[in-house]
Amino acid sequence: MATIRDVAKRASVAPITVSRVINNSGYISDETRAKVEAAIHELQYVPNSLSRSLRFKRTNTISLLLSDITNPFWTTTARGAEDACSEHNMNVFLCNTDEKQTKLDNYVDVMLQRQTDGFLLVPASNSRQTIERIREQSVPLVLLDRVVEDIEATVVRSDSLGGSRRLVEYLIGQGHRRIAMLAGVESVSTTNMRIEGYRQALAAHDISYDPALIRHGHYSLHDDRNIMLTRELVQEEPTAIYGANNFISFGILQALHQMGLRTPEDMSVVSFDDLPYNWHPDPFLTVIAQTPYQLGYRAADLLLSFIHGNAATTASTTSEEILPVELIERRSVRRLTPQSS
Amino acid sequence: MATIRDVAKRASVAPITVSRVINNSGYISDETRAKVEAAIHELQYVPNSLSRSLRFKRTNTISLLLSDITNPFWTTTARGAEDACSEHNMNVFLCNTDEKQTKLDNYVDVMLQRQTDGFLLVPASNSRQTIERIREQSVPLVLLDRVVEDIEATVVRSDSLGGSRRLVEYLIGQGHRRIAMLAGVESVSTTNMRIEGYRQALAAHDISYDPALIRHGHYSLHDDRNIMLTRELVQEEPTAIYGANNFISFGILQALHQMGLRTPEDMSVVSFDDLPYNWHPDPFLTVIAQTPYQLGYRAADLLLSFIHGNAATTASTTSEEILPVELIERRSVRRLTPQSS
DNA sequence: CTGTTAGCGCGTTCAT
DNA sequence: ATGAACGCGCTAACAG
Repeated sequence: MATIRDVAKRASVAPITVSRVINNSGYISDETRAKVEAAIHELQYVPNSLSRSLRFKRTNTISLLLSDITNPFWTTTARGAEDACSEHNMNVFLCNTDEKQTKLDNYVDVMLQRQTDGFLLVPASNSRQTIERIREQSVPLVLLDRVVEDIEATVVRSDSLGGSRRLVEYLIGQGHRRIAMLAGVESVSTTNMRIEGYRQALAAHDISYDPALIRHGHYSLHDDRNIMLTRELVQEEPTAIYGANNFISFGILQALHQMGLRTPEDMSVVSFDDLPYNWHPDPFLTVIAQTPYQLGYRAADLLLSFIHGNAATTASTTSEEILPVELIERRSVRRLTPQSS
Repeated sequence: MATIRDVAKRASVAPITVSRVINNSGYISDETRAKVEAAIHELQYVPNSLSRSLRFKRTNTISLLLSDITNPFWTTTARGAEDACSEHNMNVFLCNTDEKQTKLDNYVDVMLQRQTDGFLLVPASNSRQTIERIREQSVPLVLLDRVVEDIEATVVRSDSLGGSRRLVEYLIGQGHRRIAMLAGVESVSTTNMRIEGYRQALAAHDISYDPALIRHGHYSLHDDRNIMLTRELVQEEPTAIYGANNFISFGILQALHQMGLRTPEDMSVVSFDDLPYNWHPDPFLTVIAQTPYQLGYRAADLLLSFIHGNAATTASTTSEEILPVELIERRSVRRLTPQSS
C-alpha cells in the first residue's frame, strides 16, 4: 500500500501538497496538481482513513445495531437510515444483535473502540447498562423503536399504544369480545405498550380482561414457539387472534392453517405491523401498518444533527418522536352478529 | 474520551505500562497492575482501536459485501461467516450492495480506505474492475457464490451446474418434457450455470431446447417482474416451471396462485434453493437445497487463512471450492403418464 | 519490572 | 503557491 509520502516522492513535492490535492484545500498550481494526480494514479494510492480519523477525531461512521436483520421491517429501517446518512457522507455500519443482550454489548464495545460517531440502536431488553456505557463516553445516541425505563435518551418509535388500541377497538366494533393476543417478548417496551393498548380497548368497552387469552411469543420468524402458542390460544376459544408483530402474525397464520382453520371464517386475525410486501399472493390481513423507512430515516437524521451539534435538543436529554401508524382494513376479520359472539 | 496517557498519569506510570496491562504483554507487578486497572476503571477508558490498527497495520476486520440482505439465504451465509470470524477474534462488517455495481464499488473503496484485512464478496455482475481494484491493493479476497470471468480468484460456491441438471432430470424422470425456466439476471455466473444444467439435462434426453421457455427474472423478492414473466411462460404451455432461486420460485407460486392454477395439479414447480424455513405452512416444494451457512463459514475460513498467511494456496491464485447440493423431493411435481405429456 | 524514544499516515499551524 | 514541524493515540525496540 502506497502512502502519502510515496506519492509525494514520486511527484517531487511534500506530503502536505498531496494532501491538499486530495482534499481540495488551499491553493495548488494546475501544474503540480497534475503531477500529483499522475503519481496518485500510478501508485494506485488509497488514502488511509484510519490516520485521517485519528487526526480529525471523526470517523464519519455511525453504528446501526438491529435486533433482527432477517425481518424486512428492520432492513427497511436500515435503508431509511442509510439514505439519511449518505446525504451527509456518513457511512453506516450494520450489526445484527439477534435480540441478544450479549451480542449488543459486544458490538457497542467494538464500535466504541472504533470511535464511531454515533449509535442508532434498538434495545435488546430493558437493561440500562449498554446505554449508560455509551453515555459515559458521550457518544451521541438515538434509540430505535423501543424505550428503556429510567434512562435519558432520544427515541424514535411508532405509536404502539394508540395503534394497538385502535386495532382491538376495530375488532370489538366488528362484534368480537373474546380476543386472544400473541404478544412479543417480555421486558421490551413495544410488547408492553401493545398489551396496554389491548387492555385499554377492552376496558373502554367493558370487556373483562382474561389473562388466559395472552401469551408471550417471540419476534423472530424462525421460532416454532409462535405456532405452539397459537394452538394453546385456540384452546381458549377466542373469535379473533391478534399478532403483536409481523412474524408473530405469520406464525399464527401457519398454525391456523395446520389446524385446518380458515381465516376469517373460523378465526379472525389481525396484526400489528404489515406482512412484508410480496409475502402473500394477495394481502388479506387487516393490520396496523408502521412506516419503517421513515423510522430509520428520521432517527438517523436526528442522530446526525446531534453529531453535528446543530440540534435543538441535545442527545443527552430525554425526548420522544412518535410516528403515526395506520389501520389498513382488509379481509381477515369476520363480522360477528351480536348473538354469535 | 480518556486516552492511554490520562490513565498513565492517574496511575503514576508510563503510557507503555498501561498498554502492557491492557494487552497482557510483558511482565507487570501485581501492584502496578492493580493501580492501572483502577485508573482504567475510574476513567472509563476505552482503547482507541484506530491508533492501534495504525500501528499494527491490522484492523481485525473483514468486509462482507452481500447482494441482497433481504434474502434469508444471504443472512444465513452471513451468520456462517460471522461464526468463523468470531473464533479468530475478527469482526465482520456487513454491507448490502443490492445487486448494484456502483454500490459494490463504493463499499470496496470505503473499506479499502478503512484498511480492511480482507474481502468476502458476491460479485454484482461480471465486471472485473472491482476485483482488480482489490487485487491491486493486495488485500486478500474470497468470492462468494459467483465466478467472474477471466479473473484469478478463490471462490466458494455451490454446484449450480450439477444441481440444476439433477433437478431437471428429475422432472424429465417424472414424465415432463416441456419445462419452462425462470432464470436469474444475465451476466451472473450462477444464472448461466443453472441454464447450462437445464440444457444438458434436456440434451441428455433428446429433448430439443426451446428458447421461448426461458425468461430472465430477478433474484429479488420485491420485484413484480417475476410474476409477469411467469404469466408469459404459462402462455407457452409448459407442464412444469423451474425457478432459479428461492425468491424467483416464490414469485412463480404467487403468479400461479393469482392465475388460479394449482400446484402440482395444474402446473408442476421446482426450485433451485429451498424457500426460507417457515415461509410456508408446510413445505411442499421440490428443490435443490444449498447450504448457505457452510458457504459463509467455509469462505470466511479460507479468507482467514489467507490473512494469516498459513494457507496452502494463496489468495492470488485461482481456485474453486464447490459445495455439494441436495435434491429434496416433496410434492410440487406431478407425475405425468407418457400420453398426457 | 518499568520508562524513553520513535514512528504508524495524515493534516493543522505557521513559515517561506 | 509550497514546505517543515508537530501531534492525533498507541506500541515495538531498546534501555535501565
